[in-house]
Amino acid sequence: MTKGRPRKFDKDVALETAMKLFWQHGYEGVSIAKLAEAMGINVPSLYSAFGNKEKLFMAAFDKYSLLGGHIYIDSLNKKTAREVAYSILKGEVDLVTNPDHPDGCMVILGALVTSSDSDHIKKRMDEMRQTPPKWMAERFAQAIKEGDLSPDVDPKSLACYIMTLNAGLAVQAKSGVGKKELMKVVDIAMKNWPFVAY
Amino acid sequence: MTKGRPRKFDKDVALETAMKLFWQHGYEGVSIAKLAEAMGINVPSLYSAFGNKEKLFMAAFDKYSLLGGHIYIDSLNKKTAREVAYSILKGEVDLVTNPDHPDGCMVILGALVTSSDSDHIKKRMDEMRQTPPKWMAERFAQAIKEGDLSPDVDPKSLACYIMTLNAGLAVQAKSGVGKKELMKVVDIAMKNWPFVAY
DNA sequence: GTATTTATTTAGTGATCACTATATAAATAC
DNA sequence: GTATTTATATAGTGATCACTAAATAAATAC
Repeated sequence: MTKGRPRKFDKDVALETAMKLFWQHGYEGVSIAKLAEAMGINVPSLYSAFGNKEKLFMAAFDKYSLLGGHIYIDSLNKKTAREVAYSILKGEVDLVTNPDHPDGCMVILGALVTSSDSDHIKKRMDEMRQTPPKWMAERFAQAIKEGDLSPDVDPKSLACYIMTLNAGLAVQAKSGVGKKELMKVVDIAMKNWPFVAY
Repeated sequence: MTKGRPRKFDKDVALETAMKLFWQHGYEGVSIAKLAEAMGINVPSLYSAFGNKEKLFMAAFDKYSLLGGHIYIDSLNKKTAREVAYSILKGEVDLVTNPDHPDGCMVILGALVTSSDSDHIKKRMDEMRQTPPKWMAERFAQAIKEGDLSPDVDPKSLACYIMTLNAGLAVQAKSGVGKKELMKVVDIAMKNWPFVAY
């Protein structure tokens, strides 16, 4: 064991609790006092372990990214652009309606609408959200080369379209729309995937 | 003039200011003090004129509804389901990227992610958001009867799909995505409107 | 053993939260 | 004129915000 008094709580379990609270209520919607209480620790222990609220949020964000990132890791190497799109949309529905977690998506909704005080964090999250569409655009450009996506399609715009659906699915789930209905939405989006090269 | 000292400020102009602040920062993201300052009045005058924060928000919501509702009023009587869908999506893009107002949609994002204290308002907004898809579902059911929409399509699911795109467009605009890109997203969604009865 | 290090607990900081008590100012009713 | 009514401005309420100072407890280093 290292020098000094050992920590009485499991830092990773506490972070999981914080992540879920930020996920449900957003950055500004949950206070340090409530976070500490839910984590089962005193406020100074929270600051000792995680620095401050912003750093705790970013640590929770990193933990969340492992969940959200898997959607893209699992999907981008599918054989066709169509399968990639379907896998991402289905993965998003599974994530935002999973009853083991709060509804919705922490990256999309965790700091989207904030007071001026948190403008800095909102902008950081805005930037984070730009990575998945970049990955998708690259994958769709490759699909055009490989012939399973029409060269008439702008890969960036198609990626933006999928991201727009993802964001919408997160909002709908947060509003109380269930998994069944959202899968029907995905089915409609995929019904006539209109971008195959005939 | 009515009895009593007359109000020194224009209530409707003040409400417009409040609406824009709630639009930008959400219900919990702007304080009474900041609202009053922006409205150019003292805090007790705000309470005298509007009751409390929740009532002010709902009054601002009513004002916003005139803007957001026009999208559907203007669109639902288009000739075909395809035109209805395109008009709604284009109207949403115009609204959420209009530089005269804050980005995004107040009904969708104004109280979507909140602290537990505002759960009551979140749920009221969740309910408000159910009206447009009901209108759309009725219109799409009519389109099936009229033969410009395939009877294989579930009108409710199609309406949910359009609402999901609308919500996504609001999130994207709030994230900083511009009108040009979002219109491309709408173009992709409409490119092969897949539901005509052949 | 003593010194050092780190986490704990208790109790607080000033700032801001939504909201209001009180007194005064400005209009009409008569 | 006086009485009534409503809006105003000043100043403040207790509660909560993110955050911390200070003392103590529990580990290792030697």
